[in-house]
Amino acid sequence: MAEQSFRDLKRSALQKYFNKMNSQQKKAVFTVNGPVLVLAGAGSGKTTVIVNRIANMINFGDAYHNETSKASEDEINFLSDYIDGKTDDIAKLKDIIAVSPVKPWNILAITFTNKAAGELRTRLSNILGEDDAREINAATFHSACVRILRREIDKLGYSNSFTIYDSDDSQRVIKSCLSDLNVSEQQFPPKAILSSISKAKDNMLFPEDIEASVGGDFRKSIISKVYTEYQKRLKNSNALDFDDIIMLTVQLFIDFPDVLEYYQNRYRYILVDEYQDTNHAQFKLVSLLASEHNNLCVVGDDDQSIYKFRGATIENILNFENQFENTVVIHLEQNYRSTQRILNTANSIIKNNQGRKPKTLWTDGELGDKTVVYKAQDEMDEAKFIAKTILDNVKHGGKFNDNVVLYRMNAQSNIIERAFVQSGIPYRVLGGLKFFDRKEIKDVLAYLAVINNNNDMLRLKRIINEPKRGLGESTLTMLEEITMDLNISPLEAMRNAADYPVLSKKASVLKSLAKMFDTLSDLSKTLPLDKLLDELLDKSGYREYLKSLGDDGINRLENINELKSTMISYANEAEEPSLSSFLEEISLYTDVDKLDEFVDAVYMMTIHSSKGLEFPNVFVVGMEEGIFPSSRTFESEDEIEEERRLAYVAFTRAQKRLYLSNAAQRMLFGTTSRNFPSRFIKEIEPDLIEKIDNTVKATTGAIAVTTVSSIPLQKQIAKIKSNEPSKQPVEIDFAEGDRVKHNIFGEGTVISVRKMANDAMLEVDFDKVGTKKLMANFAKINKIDNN
DNA sequence: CGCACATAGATTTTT
DNA sequence: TCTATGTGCG
Repeated sequence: MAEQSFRDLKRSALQKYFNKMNSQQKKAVFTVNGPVLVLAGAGSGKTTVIVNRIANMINFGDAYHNETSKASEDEINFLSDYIDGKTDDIAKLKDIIAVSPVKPWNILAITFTNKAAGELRTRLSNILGEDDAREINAATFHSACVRILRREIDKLGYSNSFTIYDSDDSQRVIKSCLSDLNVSEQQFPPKAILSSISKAKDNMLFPEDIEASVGGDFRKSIISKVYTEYQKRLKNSNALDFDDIIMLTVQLFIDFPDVLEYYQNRYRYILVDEYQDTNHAQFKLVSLLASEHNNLCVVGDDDQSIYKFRGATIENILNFENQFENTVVIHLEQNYRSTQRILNTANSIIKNNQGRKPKTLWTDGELGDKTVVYKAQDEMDEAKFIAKTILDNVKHGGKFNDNVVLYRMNAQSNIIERAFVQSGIPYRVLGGLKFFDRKEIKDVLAYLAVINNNNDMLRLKRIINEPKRGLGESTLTMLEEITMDLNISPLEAMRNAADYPVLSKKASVLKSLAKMFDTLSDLSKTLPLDKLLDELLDKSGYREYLKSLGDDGINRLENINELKSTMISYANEAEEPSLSSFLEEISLYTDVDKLDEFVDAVYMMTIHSSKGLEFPNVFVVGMEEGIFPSSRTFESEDEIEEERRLAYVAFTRAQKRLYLSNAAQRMLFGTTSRNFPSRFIKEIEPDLIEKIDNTVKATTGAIAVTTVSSIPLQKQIAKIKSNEPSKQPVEIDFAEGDRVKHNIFGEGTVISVRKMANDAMLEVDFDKVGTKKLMANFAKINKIDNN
């Protein structure tokens, strides 16, 4: 009897502890052991579930389901008191009910982006406290694998100090392979080859596997040859591409069971977010790791799988229950984001997909407005409509950043930008040229890569003649040949350039360049990173060179300064800052998190990059057959389904209002075409829609004047910028004495503010960790309101 | 070697 | 239509 009531009390206490969650969410939180599949619809509080589940594991272990424990009268009284709200002594609660609580370091939580990993860490830290949170390995697939490979990769014949090539680096290697193998780039575009290789690696196929499957296929035989050569070169340069990071970790686990066993015991509890986006190699990785303890929880939404083209296999989530015996499946269908009408709109289209697990999002909240479907005369009219509607929304008390414009492809942003420029609407375009893709940033990073690793031929090639040093194609080829033939580092060859007749003409330049790298390599051991960067810019002449470029050069120098800020905040936050670890962090970093809640501007982005975000008002433009769905997907039902999921993702970003638009006539890539309205519009139940047809007015003569200036966008922007009194300084409103909160360091008081470039260096006395210097714009730091 | 001009190619891209 | 690349000349 006592046991029975203890179990019920224990459960009630846990229910109370997690009382902010709905019953399905709680089910996910309490199911700690064994395989768990959480099908988390859009806006269903997925991250909250993940965070609370981990908190439950660490605080209470398997308390909810465990049947064996018993309790004293005293303890039973305490539980009753806790449930009645008479006490909130959590430490005592843990003491009484916890059953084999999980050690934080036994948990591996995998996400897809660094941003998601960072958010997860912050939220874990808030709920569990920093000490426990720090011990949890919350990382991306790639960074988790890199950590493993740094320790173990020598077993696969690589050196542990390998470098990581980004897709740009990879493409350069491919191009150089193609030219050496005499394969024409026209016939075999490097991009296509690279994606074939990537696909192979996603499926754990090594060059020899591809070679074995060539048969009589000419195309395949070429790909196989290039793949073999490409992989050879990567290995010679001791480099891994993004796909290698996963593939080689899996291979390591397959080849070395003792290594696998070590990590199985290390990570007894595994959690994977966005599981619908995993590829085969990632599936393999996770199943190997989980196969001993079988505590694998995956969270995802098959309806939001939109990365098939990148190798994601939706089957991973659809088949999870078959692959892992006794899986507990939990559906999260209550939505906390959108109005019921928006959810109905989304539901009404997604139910047309065959390959999905049936589910229906619902909300407790309001019904909301109907979805507006605007039929424009052409793309300018569409853009004007959006601009006008946003201005309207703002006039009625909204903010610009309540609005987002989503499109199928980046090329569609241009015309809307123009309309915004003309209407004076502030906007930000996400995507496009990324910060770390800028030439000057890549150049500087290439310098640093060579300083860090003298063997990095690829990076050396990039900057050997940047700024111009008279070292051209021919010198480079010679240098590379000598390096390969004699198996020495390129710097070694450069130091002794005079000894090689083919290099003798350029010997002095090469020698002094080698000397410069030697000096910088030495300095790198003692100097802080930002100082090293300064030295590098001066000694290499790169700063001089940029200055000589005029305005554009100044701009680029500013970008380099931004990199410097990154270095400073890295140095502040890293436990053991070093050049190599900085480069590693950078190599796995992309700037998806440029979205800044504090800038009041309309955001524009592709639907793909909007996944995971939410906005009050969402505009989805170009809802036309041929554009969305893209004409390239017409033939295959599978691909149409992926487009439909994309539409579902787009619609479910909206909290309050959803606007869909299409144009009767549209100019794209220089040619005008007439597209039918998207099938996805037709799939929406008619009574969910409010139609506005601007093409009708046009035929009756009342033509809305919708001229959008034909001056090229960049010039228009430049003109507006030059009219501005000064380049708008980034708003830095930190002052001495302000209370601030930082993601990692917690709360503190600003003790000094020093303005720099377009940023400010803050010195903050943190309550817990003491004084730190941070860059205002780069560090994730916010002011706390005093009222 | 460096610049001016021509030309292809243009879904989507968490690392 | 735009823009990132490649080629040919000075």
